[in-house]
Amino acid sequence: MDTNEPEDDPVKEAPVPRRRAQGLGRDIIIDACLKLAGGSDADALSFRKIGKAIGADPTALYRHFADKDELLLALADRVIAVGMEGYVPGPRWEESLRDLMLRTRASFLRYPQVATLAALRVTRQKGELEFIEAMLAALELAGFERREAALVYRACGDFMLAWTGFSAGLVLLGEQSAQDDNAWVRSYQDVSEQQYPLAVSSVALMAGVQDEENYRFALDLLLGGIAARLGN
Amino acid sequence: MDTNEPEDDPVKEAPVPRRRAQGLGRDIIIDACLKLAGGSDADALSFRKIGKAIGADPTALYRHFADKDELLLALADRVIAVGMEGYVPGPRWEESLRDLMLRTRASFLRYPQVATLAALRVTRQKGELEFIEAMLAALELAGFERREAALVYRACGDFMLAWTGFSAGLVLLGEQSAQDDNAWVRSYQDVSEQQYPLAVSSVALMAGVQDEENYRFALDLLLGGIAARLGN
DNA sequence: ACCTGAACACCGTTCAAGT
DNA sequence: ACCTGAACACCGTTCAAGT
Repeated sequence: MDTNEPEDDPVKEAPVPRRRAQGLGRDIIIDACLKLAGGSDADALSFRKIGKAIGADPTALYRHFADKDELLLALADRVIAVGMEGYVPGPRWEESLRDLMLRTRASFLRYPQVATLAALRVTRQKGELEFIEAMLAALELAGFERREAALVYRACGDFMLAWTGFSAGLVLLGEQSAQDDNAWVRSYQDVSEQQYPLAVSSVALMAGVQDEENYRFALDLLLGGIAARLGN
Repeated sequence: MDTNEPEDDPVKEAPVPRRRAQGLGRDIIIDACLKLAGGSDADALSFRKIGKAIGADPTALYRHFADKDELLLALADRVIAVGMEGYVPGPRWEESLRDLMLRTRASFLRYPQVATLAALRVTRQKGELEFIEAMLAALELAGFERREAALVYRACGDFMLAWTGFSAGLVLLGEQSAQDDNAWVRSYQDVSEQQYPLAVSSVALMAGVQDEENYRFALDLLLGGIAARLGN
């Protein structure tokens, strides 16, 4: 618990803002980073660029975070926490699960640099705790007992995180290197139709699927599988 | 180019291996890269390290690949192709889908550096074509018509690729930065049980789930959802 | 106590030069 | 025709030095 940890000392040593006029602090840095992220610059979160953004030497960051990894975890947790704002569990567990797995993804995709770098990490902080608690509550409502709920949570959580990291990578790739759908279709014009009849005849259909609708489609399949599992 | 070979050869200008004694060529480079990948070195695939491995200057690679991206796509396609070796479609479509989504993942995870860097790319080459053709054949066998099959293919393919990239990232993170399960459990000892009762009481269960079983569990949920979709 | 700035060991990539 | 090696513009990180 690195965020707002309750201090043991009774007197509560004051923050001593003496040198805090232009001083930093974790939250100021996190705010600046999230302002930097979101653009199309794939490595907007380098220490040198962050340093420029906060008007301090890049290495000043080491005064507040042990290393880049710790900074990224803090960013990821804040992104999750922001995504949880305004969440209210509904009466139907499927809707709650779906809501949680869409809103957290959406929040990450607003900061794709954070998503690519930290989506595979467990932050073990406030935002993640709220997300987990809400997911488990929905699964309990669905009728899963504890062990089963833990399994399903892991499947859903990692499904969402993995796919979101994947999507963020696509966003940051951008137009680069002919990743676009047209290039996919075009490159299949030289492919032997005898050898790969299904692939060739379906390439336009496959390429036409956008990532966001694809995620929602897969998510609904997954939720359908969970519901089916409850059935028996 | 005068060679030692008989001249004026009218038929099929020979490959002329004159300067090919230590010469390179794409396949030699790809073989060397796959030998380099697989270890625990997260950036084993830097141009400098590849250059050392093939006994050539790092920049010699630019003679055979336009840039690193093109090299990675070639590597990824080879990894997919290797994964497809020995695949035979079975009579049951669910089993074929499952097989394809396990063997391709397994092949990628043998070369985690390739998986993290290229799992989100469409290679548009031989290995990927074989994979797509086999997947679509299984879905046709299941009874999906073309448009539906394309949708389900995209969901399954990206599910597998996204999660595999995620898993490869975990592998390369390794023991680093306390990503391990024990750290997760330990860090929850300070968490308020009143505020997050479900999360705290389930952390050991959640942390105990290994990535590979988690993937298989989610995969079965997904396949279950696909089967349910066919039902109506 | 906090920040600076040079330095270190790395990246991918370019380009004039070698043979 | 193919390869080399210095150079460029970047990384994250360390550490002695400033105030």
